[in-house]
Amino acid sequence: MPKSVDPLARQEEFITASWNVIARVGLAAASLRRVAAEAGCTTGSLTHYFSDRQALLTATLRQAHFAAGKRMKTAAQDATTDFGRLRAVLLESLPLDATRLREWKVWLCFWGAAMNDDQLSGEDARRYAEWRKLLQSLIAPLHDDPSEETHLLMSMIDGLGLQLARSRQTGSSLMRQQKACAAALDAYLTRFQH
Amino acid sequence: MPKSVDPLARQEEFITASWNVIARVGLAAASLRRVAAEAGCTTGSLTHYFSDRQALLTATLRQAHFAAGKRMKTAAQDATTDFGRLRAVLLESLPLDATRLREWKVWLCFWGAAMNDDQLSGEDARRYAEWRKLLQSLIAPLHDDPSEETHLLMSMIDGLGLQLARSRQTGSSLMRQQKACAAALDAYLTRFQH
DNA sequence: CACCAAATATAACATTTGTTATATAACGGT
DNA sequence: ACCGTTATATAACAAATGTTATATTTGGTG
Repeated sequence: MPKSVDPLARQEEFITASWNVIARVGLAAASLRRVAAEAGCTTGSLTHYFSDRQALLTATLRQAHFAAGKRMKTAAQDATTDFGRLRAVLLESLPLDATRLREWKVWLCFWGAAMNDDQLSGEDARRYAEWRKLLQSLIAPLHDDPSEETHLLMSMIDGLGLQLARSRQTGSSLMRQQKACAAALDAYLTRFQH
Repeated sequence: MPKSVDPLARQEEFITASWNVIARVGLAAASLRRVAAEAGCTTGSLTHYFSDRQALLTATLRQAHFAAGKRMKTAAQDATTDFGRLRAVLLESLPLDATRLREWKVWLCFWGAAMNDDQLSGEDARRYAEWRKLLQSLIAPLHDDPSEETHLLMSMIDGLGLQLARSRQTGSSLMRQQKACAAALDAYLTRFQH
């Protein structure tokens, strides 16, 4: 009887449209009209699947977190040794290519917005706890006091990623900076192994 | 002939008003009207001292950077040993009390906005370079390869500060987290000394 | 084919915003 | 006491936005 559309797939279309708009013009300028235009339709369709702008943005952040989490887990599976697993996940988490750099930049926008939005802040906190859990499970077989090591390592990753996300470099000098961050991580990990 | 007002002092009034508004309602909601109201006047006066909203925000960020930089330098002066100087500056840079936590949260808002604003991004980059220079000068007497150590240490500070800024904890559990960050820094510094 | 519900489009509305222009008030010098 | 300049207030405007309500299209089903 009704028109046949997969609502979940349609939602995901809008979510990726939202993601692309945010990456291009920022979170503040990501209006419903712009997102709808990016998705190739009007706001009528958009509001049919998301009650609010906030609902759309929260869903966008959640989806990004989900995708990143999945990537982390596959990165962990590909490695063989305990240390290799940890290193693979850490390298996967850094913004070492264009896609992940874009991802970090969008996250940075969301973090700023989360300062005054309980929904975004909650979504962020949930993701942060998951990320810590994963990391701690990878560190556990390598260290006696995994709790503090996880704390330090997470901070290091956040700091390195933040530096790249905030960087204004482009092209080859950006690539150099990315390589320097990967090298810095390895330097830290060397020290990490005692 | 004219009315006697110190323009620079007046600008600073608006800047602190802007700062307070951003801290309270976020950068996106920091409209000219709200800032003017916070300063106890109307937009007419505000636009008399700042041509644009962008000019106001950029000045606000610059002023915050300047104040933080000054704080760092006085923190450095109070210490006696090389290591003590470094440690004092690092501790001063972390959001270990309410004021600095608020500062970090506002910075986080600005970083998000800087993703799509060249002026803010430029101001941010300038401040970042200064901060690196200061840190490197403090590390130089302590380490053979100050460049990489500075890189790692800056990332660690950014990561620790970011964690506290994003935290939703309040009251005593926030204080615990702040103490944990200070302790983590010391743990890192211990390892840092070889 | 005709019908009906879901999907989409269109339109309207009240707010808010940055910006600009204009009017008023305040104060120092003559 | 008056005048001119600066500071501040008021007002107006167009643009954009989130939200809501109302058409209109679409496609499967009886």
